[in-house]
Amino acid sequence: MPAPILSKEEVLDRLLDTFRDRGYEGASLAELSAATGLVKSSLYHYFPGGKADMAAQVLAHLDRQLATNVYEPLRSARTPAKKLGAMLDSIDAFYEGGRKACLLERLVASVDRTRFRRPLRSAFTVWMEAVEALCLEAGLPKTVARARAEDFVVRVEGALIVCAGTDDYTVFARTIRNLRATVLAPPR
Amino acid sequence: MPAPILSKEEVLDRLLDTFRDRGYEGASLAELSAATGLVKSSLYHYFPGGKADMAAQVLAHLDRQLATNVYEPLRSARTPAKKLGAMLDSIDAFYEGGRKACLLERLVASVDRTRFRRPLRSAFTVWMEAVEALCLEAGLPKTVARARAEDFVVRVEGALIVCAGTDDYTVFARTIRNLRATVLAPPR
DNA sequence: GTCTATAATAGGATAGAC
DNA sequence: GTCTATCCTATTATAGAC
Repeated sequence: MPAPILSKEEVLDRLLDTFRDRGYEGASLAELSAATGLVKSSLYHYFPGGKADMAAQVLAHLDRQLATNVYEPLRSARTPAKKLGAMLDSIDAFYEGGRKACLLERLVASVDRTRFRRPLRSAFTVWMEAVEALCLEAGLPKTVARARAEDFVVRVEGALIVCAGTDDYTVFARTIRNLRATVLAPPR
Repeated sequence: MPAPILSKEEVLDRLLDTFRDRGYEGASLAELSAATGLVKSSLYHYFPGGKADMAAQVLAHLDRQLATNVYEPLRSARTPAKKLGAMLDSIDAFYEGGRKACLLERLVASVDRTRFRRPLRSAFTVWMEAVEALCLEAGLPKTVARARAEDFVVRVEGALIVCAGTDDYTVFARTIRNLRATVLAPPR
């Protein structure tokens, strides 16, 4: 009985990468197998529900990663401005300056999207709430904070699409720079 | 020799719908066949290159549609503000208030994206240039006009993702309303 | 230009040995 | 927990009649 080659977390990391690169329908079991170094039936050991199960667990994995690598560190940052800066740095790194796609977007676009409905909705909501909290902490009124948070996520997702569509990754950099300068600015 | 049931344009309309709904990999030949009422081999008559050929021709079809239904009418509108309003109305209608996906996004996300690289880049560029022209006509400086045009497309694409991800289509309405109010506003 | 029929293959999934 | 081998179905694609 061979010991596991990769930890479950490492497997999830590789699957996350593959789903981001290829999309849900685009990622075949053959590719997912190659990415993890696990043969198909080994994947079914970890993920009895097959590909949909993989995507669901990858989504949960991403949730945990975001909680520990993005949302948690925000607490230790001192000012709202520093927190915003930290979040934008995380985002820029995670999406590699616009070169990597968003898993949420990939699953939203999948034919099985209804299967991931709840966790997707939750992931978007958590993200927007984190930005909203930042805005509130910076003293913005509730309605402004909500609107800014929504616009924040809209712009990050949109920038990823436009980058990939135009092969121009400066779009992402400009979007991040823009957000850095405007999200916490006083309402006009 | 039966006459064509649907005109080529009608066939392209149905295929466009299917690709928007299901995505590129998600749209199977069986679905594309059902959507058009044409059996698979009839589709190959119109599109010898198979699915990739269909998507490429659908993209060209969309280009023509946008030119005649969106970009051309802009010329007849009187003021930049009216032109902006007309474009946003077209966009709102075309995406059905955020309920319908963007073909460009779907193809950008496809595994065969490199195949559609040029036309996709061109479609995004034409769109941004139209908005930029509007901004220039409204008297905005060149750099501001470019930035606003880019942000315009980023926000429309992003709003579509967030709508689908949260099942909350008010995001799209707010985004459109926001654009209506801010795109041509004087720089701060 | 549309159809029926069929091929060829890739995809997802499972059984069972070690 | 990983593997080899296999299954089944969906998918893309083609041949050829009308």
